[in-house]
Amino acid sequence: MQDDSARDRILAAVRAIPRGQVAGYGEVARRAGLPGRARLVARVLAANDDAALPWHRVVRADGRIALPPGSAGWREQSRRLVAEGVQVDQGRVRMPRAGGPGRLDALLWGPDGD
DNA sequence: GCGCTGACGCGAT
DNA sequence: CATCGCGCCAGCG
Repeated sequence: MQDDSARDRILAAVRAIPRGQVAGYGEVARRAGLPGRARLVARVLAANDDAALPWHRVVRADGRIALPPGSAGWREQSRRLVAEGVQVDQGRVRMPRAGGPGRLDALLWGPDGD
């Protein structure tokens, strides 16, 4: 039951990320109704073939790109994020808001007030 | 059926 | 702030 359904929910959660914003794997999983399945999200993104899927908006909880630094996917993701206006430095996304104290539940950042 | 690996997360050092 | 280690889930040899 959590085969195609879960995958579809994850994809939907990823597509729900507004342009210019990024979300963590764990956050996406939680939004998909699959708390703790962050790795499943990664697996789904790795297997997804939808070019329209904004997979590049999904990063690690610390704001770092999950893909191996230097790899094609890594460069592609960072390039896409920058193209959308997201500040990326050395493969890590700048956190303009969630950097504050006790703001770990957000895990959703944006270039402006969202 | 077992153990390793990985596009993860979080607390501890 | 950078690393390390442990826990969790799913795919593969």
